[in-house]
Amino acid sequence: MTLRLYDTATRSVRDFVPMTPGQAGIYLCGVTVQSSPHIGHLRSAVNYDVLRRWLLHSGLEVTFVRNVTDVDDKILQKSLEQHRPYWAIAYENRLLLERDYRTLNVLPPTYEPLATGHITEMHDMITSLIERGHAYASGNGDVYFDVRSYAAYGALSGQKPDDMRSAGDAPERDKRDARDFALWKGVKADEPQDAYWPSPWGRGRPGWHIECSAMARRYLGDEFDIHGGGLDLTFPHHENEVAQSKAAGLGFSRFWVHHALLNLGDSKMSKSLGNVIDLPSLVEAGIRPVELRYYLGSPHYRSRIDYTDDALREAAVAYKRIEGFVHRAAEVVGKGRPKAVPPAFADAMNDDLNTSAALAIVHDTIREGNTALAAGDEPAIRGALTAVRAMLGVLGLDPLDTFWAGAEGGNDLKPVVDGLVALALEQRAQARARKDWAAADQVRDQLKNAGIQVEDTPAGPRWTVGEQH
RNA sequence: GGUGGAGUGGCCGAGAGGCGAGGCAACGGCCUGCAAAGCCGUGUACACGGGUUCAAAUCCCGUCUCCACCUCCA
Repeated sequence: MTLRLYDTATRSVRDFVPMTPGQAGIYLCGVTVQSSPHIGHLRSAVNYDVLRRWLLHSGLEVTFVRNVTDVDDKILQKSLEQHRPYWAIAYENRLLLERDYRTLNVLPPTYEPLATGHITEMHDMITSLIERGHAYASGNGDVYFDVRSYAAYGALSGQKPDDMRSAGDAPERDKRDARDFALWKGVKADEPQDAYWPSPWGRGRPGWHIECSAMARRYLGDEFDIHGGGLDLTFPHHENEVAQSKAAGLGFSRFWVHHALLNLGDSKMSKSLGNVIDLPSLVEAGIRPVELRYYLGSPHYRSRIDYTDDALREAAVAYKRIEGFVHRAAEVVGKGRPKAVPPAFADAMNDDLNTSAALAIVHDTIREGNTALAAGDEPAIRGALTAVRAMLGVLGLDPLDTFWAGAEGGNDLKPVVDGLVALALEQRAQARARKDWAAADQVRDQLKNAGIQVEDTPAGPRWTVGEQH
C-alpha cells in the first residue's frame, strides 16, 4: 500500500505518486515572523514533520522547504510602533520560532529561504506575468495580478469570485478589479523607508503571495509534489499562489495539504484575538516538550484541536505510559535498533497520515511488550521494543532518541545518584529480607520525598527521578 | 450571502453500511508484604427528526448547534 493523501485541490484522497521516483519535494508555508510563535504554529510544524519523517521512513529522499516571510504589512507596522528596523523584529521572531521548532524535535528544513533574499526571483516572475497579460503596473509603483485574466481563479478554494463578499480592503490604488491582488507594492510615505527595493516598476516591496511562488520555484522547480500550510491559508494566499504560478506557465504543486487549526476557547488561537499559549509558558507549567508534541501529533492533522489544559495533561499521561514501557524494556534487553514498523502502523500512516490509528498500534504493541516484560520473555520484549521505537521514531517521539534523551536534565549526575540510591536501596532490601516493612517503606518514602520514585520489578527495584516514567 | 468542515461513551479521540480503534478517568479482579507499574475484565457512545436497507454512527432528506475561510493569519 502506498501513501494516500487528501488533496485540497481535488477534495479527495489520492495516491501520492512522486514526480521523480524515490524523491519528494515539499514546500511548506512557514510563518510571517511578525510576532512570537504560539502552539498553533507548532502544530503546523509537527504535522508536516510527521509527513516528512513518514516519507523518509518509506525510503524517499525528501527536499523540504519551509519559508520565512520576513517583510509584510504587520512587520512594518510594528517597526513604526517600536521604532526599530523591520528586520530586527523579523529576525528576533525568527529566532524564537526556530528555538521552538528545535525544542519539539522538528527536523530542520532542507532549505529555509527568506522572502527578502529572493526579490530578484519575484521580479522575474512578475515580469513574466506582465508579459503574458496576467498582471499590470498601476502607474504609481504597484503591480497587480489581473484576476479576471485567469479563468481558473477560485478553483483551489472552491470560491466563485462573483459570490465572494466584496473585499474590505477597498481603496487600493488603481486596481482594475477589487479582487486583484498586489504582486509588488510601491512606496508609501507612511511606511519605513528601509523596507524597499529597486524594481523595474520603481522602488517597492513584495506583495504577500509572490514570495512563495518565487521561492518554491527556486528550490523545487517549476512543478513539485506537495504544498502545505494551514487551512486558513487556502484563501486567499494559496489561491493567489496557484494563480500566479500557473498563469506564469508553471506546473506548480501537485498536492495541496492543509492542516486544521488549533482553537482555544471559541476560536482559533491567534495573536490578534489574544487567546495565545506558547511553548515556554507550558514548559513553565510542567509540561515537557515531548508531551506537547504527542498532544499536537495525536489527532488527525485535518481535525481541529480544541486546546484544553486537561486534554494536554491527559496526553502527557498517555505519553508517560509509552515512555515507561520503553525505559523498562531497554533496561532489560538494551536499547536495540529500531527496525521496520508493523504493517498495521504503516497502513494507518499510509491512510492520509492517520496518526490516531497509528498510535493505537503503538499502544497495542506496548501492551504485548508489557506482558512480555512480566513474563521475562526477552525475545518478545526485544521485538516489541524495536517495533515501538521504530513507530515512535516516525512520529518524532522516541524517548531513546538522542534528541529527547539528551533533553532530560541532570543526566550527567545519573551515575552519581545511582550510587547514592543504591546505598539506600540496599538498606531497604535488608529490611525487606527481615520483613521489617515499616523500615523498608520508610526508605522508599524518604527517597520519594527527595524526588526519587522506587518501584519493584521482577528484575529488582528500579528508580526514576521526578514523575514516573 | 458564498465556500469548506465538525457534533462519537465521564473526558480525549479514530472509524465511515454489518464484527465495541486506542488513550485517560472509574469500578472489579490478578500480581505485590504494601505500594507503584503492569495485565485481565466491566461501558451497548455516535446532535435531533424522518427515510433507504435484511442491517446505519456510517447513505438520503430536513432541523439545530459549532468552527474555519471569503480581510492579516499556521
